Amino acid sequence: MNPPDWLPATLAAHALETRIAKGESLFRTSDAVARFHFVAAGELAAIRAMPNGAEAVMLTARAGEFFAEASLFLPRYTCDARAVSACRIIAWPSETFRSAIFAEPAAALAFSRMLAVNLRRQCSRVERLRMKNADDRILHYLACETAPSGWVELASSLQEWAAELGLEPETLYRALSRLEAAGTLERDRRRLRLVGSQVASCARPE
Amino acid sequence: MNPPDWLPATLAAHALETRIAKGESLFRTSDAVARFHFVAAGELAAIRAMPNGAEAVMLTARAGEFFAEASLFLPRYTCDARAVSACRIIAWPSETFRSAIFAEPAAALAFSRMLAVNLRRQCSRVERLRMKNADDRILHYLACETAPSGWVELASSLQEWAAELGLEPETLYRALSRLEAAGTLERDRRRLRLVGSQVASCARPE
DNA sequence: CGTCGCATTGATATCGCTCAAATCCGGTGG
DNA sequence: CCACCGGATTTGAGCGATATCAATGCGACG
Repeated sequence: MNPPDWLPATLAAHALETRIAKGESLFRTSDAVARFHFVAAGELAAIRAMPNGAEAVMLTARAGEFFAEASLFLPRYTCDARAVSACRIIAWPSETFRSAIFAEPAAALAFSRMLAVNLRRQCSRVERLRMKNADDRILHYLACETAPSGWVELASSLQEWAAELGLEPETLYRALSRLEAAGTLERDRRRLRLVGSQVASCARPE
Repeated sequence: MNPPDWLPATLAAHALETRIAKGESLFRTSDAVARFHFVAAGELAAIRAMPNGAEAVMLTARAGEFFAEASLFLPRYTCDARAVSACRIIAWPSETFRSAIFAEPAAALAFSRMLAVNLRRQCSRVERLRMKNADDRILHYLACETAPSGWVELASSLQEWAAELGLEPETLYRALSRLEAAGTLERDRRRLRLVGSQVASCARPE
């Protein structure tokens, strides 16, 4: 997975490639921010140590995503970066990347657009995960992801979808059969469709 | 709550103020995007209608936030904007706002920084809401929000904090007393502190 | 003083998690 | 082509955590 094509051409000369093994760290809390990172392969997590010794995952980036965009605007890291799986990382010196991006309005706009689109996605996830029951989360996901055709084609396994929804796989399987039996949705393999004229189960009466 | 001071001065002349009552709509799905909005007061939600007639909240913006940043880059709205509470909205013509922001590198940078910071916050929320039990969500929140002093000062009521955590207020009250009794945290009113050297309850063994 | 909203505690129901077992499915090698 | 294997999917049973309903205390405010 390569960096987006809207990056200023001048950046290519400054790109640095790194590979890190699963569990290894790319940087640690309080390190000065030296580079801006793109995850070309694998999955990278930002992990914060808590006063009581526990660890909390702050965010993760998967292949094709920038990692910790906010670090581009901060002097020091406030968490560790650790590989969830073996990673291939492409990095640029932070200041070089920032200057290059904001010197070229088209690139600045594309970068902002990417941030805005990611932000919208995360907002939807938050709203979805706030819902307390499995059915509502499923219906919310379908509402967000349904193509104009009316169908949703799952890119991954049901297992991974369950993780995305904050559910255990068994819970998802059961909820899907229940919704199908109730006539709320139709399913064929990994294709799903909400059936119209059903009673709203996810509505907020207020 | 006023728009950020890093907005290009030229935008002030184009600002339009609107007030809408609770439940009223600012725009609707498939409307052409004409303006970019800032919530000066109140709370505004983006709501998507689902094929089955139910509604799903996609995102919300509160006083002091821009609303639906991604709309700045899209031709049409894909959801309705509805006031959760009475709102005062400041808006600029989309194209005017976009040109002004990206014509001035400092403003483009500030805008991107804001998006990146918001994105990081939402990522943390997602990770937190993915956790299955109340204690872990509370500890995760404290890990994210603890000031250098070691204390967290809650800005709002416990009720609102419960909503932020995706819990019912009663659950939060109970979990807090439990954690306090266990010596994991100290609490005084709305000031909270994690106590060190406690057994990790939120750790991911893996 | 009365009211209202927040905080707290109790009792109960419900839903999702967990452990377990069976089945399905795609890929592999004989 | 078929037997076999590992992972995903499905279904079952039971438990535990959270939501829900209810009652009370408490503090701010008019």
